[in-house]
Amino acid sequence: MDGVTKSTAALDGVAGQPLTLEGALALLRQHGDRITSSRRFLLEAIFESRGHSTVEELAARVQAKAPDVHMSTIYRNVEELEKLGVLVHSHLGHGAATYHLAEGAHSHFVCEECGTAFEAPDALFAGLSASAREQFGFEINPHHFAVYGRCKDCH
Amino acid sequence: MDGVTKSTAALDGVAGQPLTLEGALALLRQHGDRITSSRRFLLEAIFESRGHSTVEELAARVQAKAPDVHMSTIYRNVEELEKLGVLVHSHLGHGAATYHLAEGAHSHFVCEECGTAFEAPDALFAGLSASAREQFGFEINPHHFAVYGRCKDCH
DNA sequence: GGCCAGATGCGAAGGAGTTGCAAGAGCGGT
DNA sequence: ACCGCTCTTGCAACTCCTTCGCATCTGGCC
Repeated sequence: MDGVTKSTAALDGVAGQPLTLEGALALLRQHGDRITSSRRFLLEAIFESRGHSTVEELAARVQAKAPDVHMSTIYRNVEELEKLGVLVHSHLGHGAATYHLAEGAHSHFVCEECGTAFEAPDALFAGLSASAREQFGFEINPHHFAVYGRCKDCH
Repeated sequence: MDGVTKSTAALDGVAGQPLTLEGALALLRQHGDRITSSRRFLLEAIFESRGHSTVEELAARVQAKAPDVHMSTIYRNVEELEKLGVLVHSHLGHGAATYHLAEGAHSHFVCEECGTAFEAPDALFAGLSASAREQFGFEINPHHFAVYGRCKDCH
């Protein structure tokens, strides 16, 4: 559906540099989207909290500065930012999705016992990735859904 | 119904041999649970439809025979059957969970574009499984959540 | 047949996310 | 500085999947 798979290319006019708040705003502008204060606050919230945040957490941060920003606005904006390639979300379990900057994308292991989530190096998925591709023509995206299991403390 | 080639006593389910409807009923009884008609119908539905079924699909089958069986009863019973080790459920995406017999447990690939889900041989996960264990003491369970990606038709 | 814990039907509640709509606000043009 | 077009927002209502509370019913042991 998107011919814009390399959507971040534009901001990398500064060539491969980490995305900044200004860069994200530029991306929005350049895409014909408007720079509203909700968007600015949302981006601030995201850049402040490098790591995973649920929509609820982001909303809390945004609302600390602009109490009237509604959840649905946050939802609509994370969606937009995801289309632009600024954010990605992943599902760590049964609860709400978590969002983080696209450039820090990574996989997760989640313990089905204690719920602890931790990052899993992409390298671990190389083998699975290769055989899925060879045997099924299936290109795995290990980031979107976490891999469940039991952590060393919950055996 | 597939050939019950082996001579099977009623309690087979206990030992991890192919589970029959009777075996499942025996398991229930033996666990102090009562054999109600909803449970019987539910088990019939599950054994009839070898494969994945959502709670809704199971409910439809059950209700074809006993219209008054309520969704909440199905939910409570799949939960019970899962505790007994008869069923497992997995999440194939954002929608409802799917249930199937525990003994046929397997992993899934789900295309994030077209939604198609297909079974993934456990062998593909051997490498990931080993390195997760070695490097993190994490024992993956690839069955519970599907692995997302793009199928060969959606590249 | 009777008793009682366990199971059921029903509706209501819950969490997460989406949507329709009218009012509000960027921003390019003048 | 001002217009106006269009994109955004706030809000409430709604969806989907699942769980709960509770009064009623019933399976299975005596």
